[in-house]
Amino acid sequence: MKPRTGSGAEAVEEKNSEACPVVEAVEEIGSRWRLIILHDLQEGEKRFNQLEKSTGASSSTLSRVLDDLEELGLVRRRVEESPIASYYRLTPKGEALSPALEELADWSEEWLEEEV
Amino acid sequence: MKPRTGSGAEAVEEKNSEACPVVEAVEEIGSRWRLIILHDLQEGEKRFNQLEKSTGASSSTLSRVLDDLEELGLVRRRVEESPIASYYRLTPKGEALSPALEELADWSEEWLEEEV
DNA sequence: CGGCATCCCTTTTGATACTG
DNA sequence: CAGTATCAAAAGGGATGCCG
Repeated sequence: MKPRTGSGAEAVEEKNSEACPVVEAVEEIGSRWRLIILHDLQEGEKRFNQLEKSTGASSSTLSRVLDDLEELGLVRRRVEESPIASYYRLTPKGEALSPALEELADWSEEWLEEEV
Repeated sequence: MKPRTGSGAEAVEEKNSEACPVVEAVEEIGSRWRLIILHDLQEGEKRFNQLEKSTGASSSTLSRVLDDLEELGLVRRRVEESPIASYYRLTPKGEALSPALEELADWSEEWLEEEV
């Protein structure tokens, strides 16, 4: 979504967007760590290194993804001063993904774990 | 799923797999075209070039993704002889994703389209 | 502890061209 | 029509190191 390097690959996203809402959703949250972190935060507010441990993401990845998620309005950062610390939690928009993630979890349990 | 030569991502995958079904789901279907094609096929059986048009994927991409999806047991190919043609449709496993995709669509409509 | 920068590898996608 | 092959590029991700 965001080119880390300077050059431009702008404006080529219009074609599918109109027809299919799923496509738009996929554009926003359709990557391994985005989904995983989003899912992890459904449990509630967490700190940076809590996420590092619970998700297994590297700090650089976590940093980038959290940044993206914040920009997309899915996650919100809160900085505490007294015991200096950062907290991340879902916005309503992020929380609203819960049903979708649950469905995904259900599907996974039915088709990937127990070979029912 | 696929061999990662070189860097060590193996341990991470194991770690998350146990704890989180969502992660496993993401591993299987978590890419733009996988999701899009899966969603497109929820409508029913389609032909190669129908998919090309409706999804906007290039033929090479479509070919590869369809191939992957077939290997994963999410999609099934059927070749017709009389009017020579190939048809793709979802397997039960693929159809079972429908609720998840719908939830995703709902979310998208609520949070991405109408800026309520 | 939280997090950015850099470098580099892998995966995914695309463009293009070429077959049965 | 349905694909495959190739080549190239974008995006995702990880390792490491540095910094407040």
